Amino acid sequence: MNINNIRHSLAHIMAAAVKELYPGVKFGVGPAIENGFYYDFALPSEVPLVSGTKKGLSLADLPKIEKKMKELIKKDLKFVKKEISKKEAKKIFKDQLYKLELIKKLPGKTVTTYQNGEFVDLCRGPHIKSTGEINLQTFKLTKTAGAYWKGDEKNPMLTRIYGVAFETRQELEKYLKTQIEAEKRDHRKLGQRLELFLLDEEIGAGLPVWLPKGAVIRKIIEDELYQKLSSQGYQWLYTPHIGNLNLWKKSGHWDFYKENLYSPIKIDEEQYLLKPMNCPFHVKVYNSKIRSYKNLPIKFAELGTVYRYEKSGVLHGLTRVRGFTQDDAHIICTSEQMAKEVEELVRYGLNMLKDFGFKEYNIYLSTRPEKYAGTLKGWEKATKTLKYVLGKLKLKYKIDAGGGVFYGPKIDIKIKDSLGREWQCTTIQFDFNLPDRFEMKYIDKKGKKQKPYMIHRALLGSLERFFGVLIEHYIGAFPFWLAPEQIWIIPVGSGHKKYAKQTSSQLAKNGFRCEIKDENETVSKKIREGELQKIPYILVVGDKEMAKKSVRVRERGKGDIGMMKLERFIDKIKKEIEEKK
RNA sequence: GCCGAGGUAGCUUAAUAGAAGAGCAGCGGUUUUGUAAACCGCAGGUUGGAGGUGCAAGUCCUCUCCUCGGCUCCA
Repeated sequence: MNINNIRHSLAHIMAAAVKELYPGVKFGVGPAIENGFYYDFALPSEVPLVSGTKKGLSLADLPKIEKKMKELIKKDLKFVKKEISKKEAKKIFKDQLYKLELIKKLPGKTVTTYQNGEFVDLCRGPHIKSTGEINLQTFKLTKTAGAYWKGDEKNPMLTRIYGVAFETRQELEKYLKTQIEAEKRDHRKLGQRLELFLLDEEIGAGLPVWLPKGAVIRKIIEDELYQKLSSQGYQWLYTPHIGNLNLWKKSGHWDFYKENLYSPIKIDEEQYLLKPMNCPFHVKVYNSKIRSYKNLPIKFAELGTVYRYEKSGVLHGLTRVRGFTQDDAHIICTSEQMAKEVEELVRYGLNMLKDFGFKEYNIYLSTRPEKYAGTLKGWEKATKTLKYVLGKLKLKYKIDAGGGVFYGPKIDIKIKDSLGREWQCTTIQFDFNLPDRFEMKYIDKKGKKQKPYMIHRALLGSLERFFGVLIEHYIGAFPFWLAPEQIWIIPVGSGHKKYAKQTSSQLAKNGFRCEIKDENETVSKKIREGELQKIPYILVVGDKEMAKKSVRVRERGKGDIGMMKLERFIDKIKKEIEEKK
């Protein structure tokens, strides 16, 4: 039994149930999807809904529908396939405007329908033989959503009901359990509990603030980037947060992304724009003097904070915000240098992700969209280069046909959050637009002016987004080298405070982040607190430790691992820093 | 932006339209603690905001802001 057939059949059964409950409902489409199925409906405005809303169903309406579905399944209704002429189909679906639209667009002269019970649907199939094949315990309606007809926001919005379905009851239970587990690692909850970042209504939507502990991690990430990129020939830049609107008109961003830009600010008689990206500044730096082929490739890097207007409904914790900092860089090179540079970028991007513990990701290659800047020949060459590099590195990737940005093809590396949603981190993009618009040049061997190639790239993407995914990846239990508070020292009694202080300064001298917990609380209480705060090491010091210049070590996830000399403990953790464990 | 669901103290939450209450955290004491919550006390609220209906609003209505689940979008 094919699970997709079951899921697809459940979509039909759900549609049949909805039709019985709300006569006059109009149907969109209802496919099987990962883990389940959905169906889109347009409900007649006069139907009484549990939710009391006029347009769409809400969660409160689902139990009723699920119950009706189970009744239909128990009737063991057969799925009957029929091939009919389009003319006939138009008659059957005369009240179904969306189905009529589908019939019109389908190729050929005939279409197929599936009937189970009294419900007939336009459908290519395949389906299960009969509803009786479905185990009542293996599916569940999970959520409602608004969804535009055909996914186009200009079209009317339909009500979508999602369900999950599996072959066995155990699988369904397992799935529901993992969802609950996933919620526990949600970076928004952990970010609050571990005091990593703050989102505040009064500050503004989508404008996260890094709290002290989050800021420690950010600084470590920034230092890591700074050090590594500097050693690879990158030069660092700092550029302003606003720039003359004319700059953005020239770059094309004003025309292309107006909807996502904040309104210009009037300063004296000029208009200034909050920067949505750093590129034009970097181009201006490049153009600030004459460049020779001998100096290429030139690599400019910046941790640039940018602001983009995102629609209110899309904001999401740290992963989708309105103000964020990109680990941005631009590589300006000759055509011959392209392949080598891209290869280095992909290699380095993956290494960086590995350092942060990400082993699972998906790579996408996005090709030319309909509307594009630059020449066809340039696009072909650049796309070929990207493919060549991915092939050479033996990386699996998916092609996102036409998914490139208007100014060039790109490679994206996406990592997953706790709920399996993918977030773009590394992106490597060709740009045929800015070199043109800003007339970038270099002098070649023969003393002639040439137009260079330009590559944009971000390895982590946005620091905010990366941090959000990082929190979920580690469930807040950051590896030792990243943990904002690495070590807690708990003196057993007040007589041990002095020794705790000595121990602490010894650790601090070696560069470790260490706190003495000498508040008026029990040892147990402090240990509990340390566990909840996911502190990598908790050291308890009392008479025994003092006498032997030792510490009693409690390791996160392992518990008490025994007493050891302080020097030995320091050696141990120094090694962990080196290994980025 | 659109379709739904929400917003009560720093956090987690209780309260048929009829006296806004608790636990944790915080603060003050007592206790000097040996591996996941010592004890006593104190303080903490314009129930997101504005307007409306009612004798009476956390609770009902309208608007608005923010958050959440989706859709569209994401340079």
